[in-house]
Amino acid sequence: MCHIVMNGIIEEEKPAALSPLEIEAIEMFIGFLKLIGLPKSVGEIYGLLFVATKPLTMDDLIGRLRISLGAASQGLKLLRSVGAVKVVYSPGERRDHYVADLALSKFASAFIRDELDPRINRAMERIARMETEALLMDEPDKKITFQRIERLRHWMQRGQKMLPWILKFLVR
Amino acid sequence: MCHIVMNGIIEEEKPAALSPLEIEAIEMFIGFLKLIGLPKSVGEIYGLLFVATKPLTMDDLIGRLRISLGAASQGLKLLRSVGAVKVVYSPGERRDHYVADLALSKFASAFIRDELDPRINRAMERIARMETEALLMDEPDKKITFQRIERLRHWMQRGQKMLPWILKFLVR
DNA sequence: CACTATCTTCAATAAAAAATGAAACCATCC
DNA sequence: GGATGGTTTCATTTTTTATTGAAGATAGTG
Repeated sequence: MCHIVMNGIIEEEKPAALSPLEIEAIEMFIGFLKLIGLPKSVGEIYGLLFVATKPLTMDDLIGRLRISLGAASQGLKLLRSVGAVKVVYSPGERRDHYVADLALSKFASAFIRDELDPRINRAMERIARMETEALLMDEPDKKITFQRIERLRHWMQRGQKMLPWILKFLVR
Repeated sequence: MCHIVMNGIIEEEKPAALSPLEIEAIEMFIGFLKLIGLPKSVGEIYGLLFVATKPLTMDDLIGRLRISLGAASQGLKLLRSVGAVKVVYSPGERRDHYVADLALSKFASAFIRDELDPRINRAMERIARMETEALLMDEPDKKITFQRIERLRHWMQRGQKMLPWILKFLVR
């Protein structure tokens, strides 16, 4: 952390208030990332990094966004795990510096990989179990139920087909 | 509500416990609908209706899922608004009877219409404001910032292009 | 190696979201 | 019109989720 001398006393430098541009970016990412289940603090961090023209340290984030140490650390961890934030090496500097990876597709593909895909797989197992259960039913419900299960399976397959396509479209 | 006589006293009929098949369906829909931000109770209601071979009343849902009156009413309201649940008329019956609309695309299109689309539009406005803000900046940050804003716009446009396509794919 | 700056973790707290149920509302029947 | 069965609404409570910050771990430094 840098210092400035004032009145002969050493004080912590007050972090610059967020500019209107930064606020727009932050609000925007809070909204989009909340949509895929990410907490506000993660949106704040990514939003600020997205419009930052220089790498920022965790202290910068804590000071300017006024979030806690824990939130900053955890948010960065998540963003790194998703590939949306990178650590850049600053020679001579001890602390890590972070920059945003500008490829927003990172979020979409992480969402698909971490949330959608596993859920579809579990659903497929469920569907199999549901079918063995349905065997025990009596007509006419049995028939109706099989039709519905079949429909579920159909949707899941459609999803599985579609996801790689979406990914390809996004990443390119 | 039906009644049964027991010990000479009129009692409420105990609702049938959920079958394994019903539980699978319910858990499955809880998971998927939570993914698009819908509460558990909505997933429960839709899940049970999806595998129900007969229209169910609100009382049925309350009794079998053990949810409150309010949750049932609000959940059904939401599901109706999305087109995922229909009211069917039962002659002679006073209370409403509900069935699931089996087209799961209803959820996806509602999500796109209610969450994604408006958010993209607001983002476009933000982007415009960000650009006017960026005009005030000094080089070299100015240039970098314009590039980033341009990239944001690019992604939003890509999203706007993609959504109708996804919708078409889903609805068919 | 001892020291210090930095980062991570996690139990406790705060904030946000969902569920509850009583009261208000509505429609139908007699 | 009044009574009754059914539904919606909404203030309160409960549950879930996110944030905080101090303690612990880690790594660079002299």
